[in-house]
Amino acid sequence: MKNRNERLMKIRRLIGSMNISSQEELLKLLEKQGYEMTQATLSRDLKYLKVAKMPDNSAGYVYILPNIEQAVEETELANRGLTGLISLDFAQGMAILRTLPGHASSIAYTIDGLDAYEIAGTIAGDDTILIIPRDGVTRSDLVNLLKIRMPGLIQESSGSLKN
Amino acid sequence: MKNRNERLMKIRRLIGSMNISSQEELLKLLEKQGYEMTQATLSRDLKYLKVAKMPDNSAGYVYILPNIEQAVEETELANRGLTGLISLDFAQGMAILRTLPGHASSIAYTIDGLDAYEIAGTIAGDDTILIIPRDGVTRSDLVNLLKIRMPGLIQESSGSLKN
DNA sequence: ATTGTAAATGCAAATTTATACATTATATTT
DNA sequence: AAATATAATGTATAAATTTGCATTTACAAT
Repeated sequence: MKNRNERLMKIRRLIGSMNISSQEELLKLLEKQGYEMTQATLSRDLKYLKVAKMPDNSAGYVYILPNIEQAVEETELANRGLTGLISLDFAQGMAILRTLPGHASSIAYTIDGLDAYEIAGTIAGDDTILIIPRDGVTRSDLVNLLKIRMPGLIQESSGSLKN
Repeated sequence: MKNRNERLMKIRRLIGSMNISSQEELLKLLEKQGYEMTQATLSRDLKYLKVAKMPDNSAGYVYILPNIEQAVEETELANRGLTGLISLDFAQGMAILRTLPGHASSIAYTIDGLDAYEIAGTIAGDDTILIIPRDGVTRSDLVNLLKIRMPGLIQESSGSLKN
């Protein structure tokens, strides 16, 4: 359609420039600008534009334009692949594993099952596992162990810092 | 309410870790985790958490957590969920918080909500929270962080505190 | 011009989400 | 403890949004 792109741009501008909280409301604005359409089409337009609806203190709910937040969220999600493991960090000489909600204890159980000397013990919360290495076991010892015994699980490590 | 904070935390984590595209779907996940509630309450929770629903290529629509507005919400977070804190101690380079029975997870949730670099992770039991600082973060770094970000939590930088 | 094809749209129904109101639980004050 | 105020929740319903299907429009290829 000839007008579609123009309409999509108009929708973006409207959403970007004011607080709009329902499709009906937006529809009326568009009508005033000379665009005739139904709410169903608007729903599809918003989907196409990836416009999100978000709770807002003042207005109840407002439409917001997509931005980097979304990309961040999605890549973050994409990284969470296997068996519920999300990330691996090291701090205080220990390893901290983040998992999907509820997955911590089962993964910790698997790790316990390795029966590795290097690991003195594990503690699992709901989505976090703490691995406590034996005294004298270094971080790289632990990484090596996990690399060998649980291939594919290691992708990331923490940065160091002083504050 | 007793379970509310914990539930909010669970909701946040579920949304952050997987693609959820309707409240019904989320509701079922929560039920599996032992939370009984109606869709109406969930709708209110999502509004409170400022969770947005956004079109997504793969899943149709997905809920996403607020990011930038979080700064605003952080203060909000910091101002709630602090009741029940009993003491703060340091050992083995880590902080150990004692709370009233059952309060650990909600307070840990608040701390997680700070999303502070200094904190590598937390693990909450029933009445104990372990805060694992990142390497290089000193005890006073941690105390300062908590003083600034969670005013009212810390009265004195040593040993226990009153509440 | 006619035919074929894909995109765009409307309509109506289904689905999903929000909320008014009543009730219950929790906290605060006296 | 009792009374009062606040906050949280469920129920039922309204409001808002999405979608299957049919129809129309735009456009390309005969």
